[in-house]
Amino acid sequence: MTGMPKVVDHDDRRAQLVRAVWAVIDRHGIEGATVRRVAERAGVSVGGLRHYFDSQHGLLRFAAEQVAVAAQARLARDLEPMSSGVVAAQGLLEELLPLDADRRVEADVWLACLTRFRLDSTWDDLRAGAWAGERHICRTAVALCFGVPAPAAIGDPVSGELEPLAARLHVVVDGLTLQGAMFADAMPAAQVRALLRAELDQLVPPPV
Amino acid sequence: MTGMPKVVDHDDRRAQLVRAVWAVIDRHGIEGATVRRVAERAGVSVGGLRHYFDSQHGLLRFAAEQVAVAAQARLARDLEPMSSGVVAAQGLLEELLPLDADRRVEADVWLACLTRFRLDSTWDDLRAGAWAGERHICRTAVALCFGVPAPAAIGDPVSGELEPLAARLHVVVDGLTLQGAMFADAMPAAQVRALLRAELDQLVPPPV
DNA sequence: GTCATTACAGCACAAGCGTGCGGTTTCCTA
DNA sequence: TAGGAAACCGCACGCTTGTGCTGTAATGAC
Repeated sequence: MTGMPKVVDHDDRRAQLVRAVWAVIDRHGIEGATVRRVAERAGVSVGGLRHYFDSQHGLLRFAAEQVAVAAQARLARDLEPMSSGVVAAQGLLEELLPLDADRRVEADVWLACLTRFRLDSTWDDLRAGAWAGERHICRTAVALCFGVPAPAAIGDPVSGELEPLAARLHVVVDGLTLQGAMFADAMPAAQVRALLRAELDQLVPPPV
Repeated sequence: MTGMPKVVDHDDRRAQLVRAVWAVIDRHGIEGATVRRVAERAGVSVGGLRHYFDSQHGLLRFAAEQVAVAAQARLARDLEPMSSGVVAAQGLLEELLPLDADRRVEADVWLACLTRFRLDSTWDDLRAGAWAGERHICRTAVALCFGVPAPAAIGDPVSGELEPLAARLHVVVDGLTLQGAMFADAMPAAQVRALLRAELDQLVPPPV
């Protein structure tokens, strides 16, 4: 092998630069996420930024993908204890909701990219994948509530009559995301949590 | 009174130009809604457009406001027959959802403006007004379902224990709007309608 | 030490943007 | 029929944008 310069991991650096993208979108919106501003926020030059992302489109694309990666990492951590019940389902779904600063930024970035690249067909796979992944989480949450086995892979439905409940929960989660992100004054984190809890409580069969 | 030229109603012309804004946002997104493109779509010059809107910001602002105006016009028309029940509530709420081409454009424009001007404090009143108006519609829908008197003014809660149902319905409506607008493939109009209907059916007390 | 290779800097360029502004057409009033 | 205001045009300006490109510093292999 030939000579290798600078001891910098390429992927780590990209992930680090994406944090700058998130910060800029959080403060200046997606239309303010220019290559210059991102480079300035990251402490590098535009040329330095371009060394890791050959286009602004690729930069924003990767920034959006990393939102999904971050959420999946949290979800996997939550799923590890293998607990069940409404509380476990609530904990799972809360990872997707803008309940603290970090998750609010992620929701803002995701919603911004979703609207900005709404007509871009090169985002179709990411859009579809995110939707399917979110649906999978909702199915898993419903399964946790009812104590039935969770779906094995993304795309698999939950057992029997529980599938409509997952679809409905999916709508509620998206509604809470939108309202929590866009109308934080009228819909603070505590109320988002309360509404999700009410939804899950209503899901399980009444104790008669 | 002095001389008056051209027989053109100022407000009508503004509303007409806003249609061009909607069409451009529908086809090119909010970042593609440049004054030049809107002017071209409307068949006027940039100077002619600027005669009615002295800034792009004011143009987009008015375009967003007209979305609310259009929705309110439809809602007032639906509310006139003074019917009640789940079907009436469904008809009311469907006016807010992207179920056909017109309403889909309105939802896209609204969501685009919502994310674009998320950090713009001059949009606070419009944001808050739209949220309160939507909540009012949800309260009215709940009142229709239960046969109780609808709230008189925006901001008034519905009677007694029905208020949480309105908040929950509001979340569902926003979730359906987001999914219907952004994930039209996975969430076609028929399914949006079905999910709304299921939500309203579950709202009313079970017939034992 | 030498050198290939990578990391990064920063200028240059064309394109597109919002907007200011002076000119032209049009039509009602007096 | 003259006058004047409104409707509309379109050029020009300054600015920002994404991106191509060349130059420079740094590092590890040989």
